[in-house]
Amino acid sequence: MGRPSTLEDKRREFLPIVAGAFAELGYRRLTSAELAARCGVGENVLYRIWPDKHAMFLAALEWVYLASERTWERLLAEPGNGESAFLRLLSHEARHLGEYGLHRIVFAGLSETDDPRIRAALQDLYAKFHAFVRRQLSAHRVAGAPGGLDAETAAWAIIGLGTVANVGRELGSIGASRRESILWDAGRLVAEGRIDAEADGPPRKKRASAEKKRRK
Amino acid sequence: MGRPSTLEDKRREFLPIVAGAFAELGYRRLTSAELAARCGVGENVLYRIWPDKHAMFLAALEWVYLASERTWERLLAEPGNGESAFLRLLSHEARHLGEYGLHRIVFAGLSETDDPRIRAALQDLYAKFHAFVRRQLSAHRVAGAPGGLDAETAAWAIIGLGTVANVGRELGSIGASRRESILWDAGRLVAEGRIDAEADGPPRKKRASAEKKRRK
DNA sequence: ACATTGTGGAAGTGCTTGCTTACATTACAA
DNA sequence: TTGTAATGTAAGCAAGCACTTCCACAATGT
Repeated sequence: MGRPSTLEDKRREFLPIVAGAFAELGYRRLTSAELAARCGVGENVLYRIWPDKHAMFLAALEWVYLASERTWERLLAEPGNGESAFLRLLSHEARHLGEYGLHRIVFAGLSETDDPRIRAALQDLYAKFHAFVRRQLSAHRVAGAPGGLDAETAAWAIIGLGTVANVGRELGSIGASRRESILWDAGRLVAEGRIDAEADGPPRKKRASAEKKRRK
Repeated sequence: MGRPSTLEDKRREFLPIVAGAFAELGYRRLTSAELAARCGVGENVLYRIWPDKHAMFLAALEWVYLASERTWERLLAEPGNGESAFLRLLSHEARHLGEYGLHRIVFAGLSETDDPRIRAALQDLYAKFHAFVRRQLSAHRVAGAPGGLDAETAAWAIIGLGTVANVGRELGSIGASRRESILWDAGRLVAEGRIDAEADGPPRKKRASAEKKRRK
């Protein structure tokens, strides 16, 4: 009886928009009016889907992490022509950094760490992120790579490298080639525990013509 | 003629309070009323010193960086018993991380990057921070250390290590010993380009009793 | 004394913002 | 058709905010 609810459809439809908006503006600066406008509906519609703004942010946080992870998983599933999955991931991130705005949302959240829900969500996100990196790192090492640092530490260190690279890009303080060096050179060093003199750059895709990527 | 102004004195008196408040609450959550209360004056007094809230934040940003730098300079001036200044700095940071809330203010600022003044201030801050680390790193290397990564990259990488360590501490996701490992083990690896098997921890001050530090 | 200039407290102002309400409309089941 | 429940629009509300104004008072120079 009555009209069937479409809220679940809308939630799925709006999530990427919501996540993008939070990533772009941060928590405080994104108003519910602006968010509703971006979704093309009235504010009350959003409030029918989520109880309050915090919930919208949490949903965005979760979504953006899952989106990133999905990208990585897809990347790892690709046929790795000789290279370890870990190195492929590293070289990918060295070039396409933070496509989904993960770090931006995280930074926004870090200014709201007094809210226990947001705090818990961030802890969870970092735990999953760290576990993911660590898992890839271990697999990489088992596959024959040396490995100097203890894996737990190395995984955190690699997350740190990604973070500076993102901040540096955001501020325009670190150029593309430098970012690549930070992720690839320092990343391999941290992962493998030594400098590999022979290879001096992340392996490019076949044709170097794929340079012009979408940069919004 | 008239009463002599004490605004400059007040500015100096309030700066640490202002910086601490921004570090604790972030930009948006710190209201002018709260800030005035912490300084023990009315809001209008603050607005006589700085034209608006942005200016207060910028002043805090600058102050907190200078305070950090002063600490480091003092540390470097200490008699280095054999150890390079760089390693002393690293081991110090491995234990007393972000005492002045530098990273917290930076994160708060990163959510306001649309404001050109704040953006410029952050760029400047990072540039100075990076230059400082790089300078210490170069001095360390000249002093006989090997050095694998190019210094520019290594300096950014070290800043990245400090950043994760701070975030991890903030969220309670990374314990003290792990943070130490991230800064000291990974830090040395990045700085020197190889694992040093013999030393497996930052040199402690004489007595290990100095463990119980103020943790607010 | 007196004019002048700075000081601190409290109340006020206009705007923004998260969130709600009211309502006319639409899509379904019976 | 008819009853029911979900929908989109627009307006509204109370709280919070950055920032200002007002004013009695306290230091100074002459």
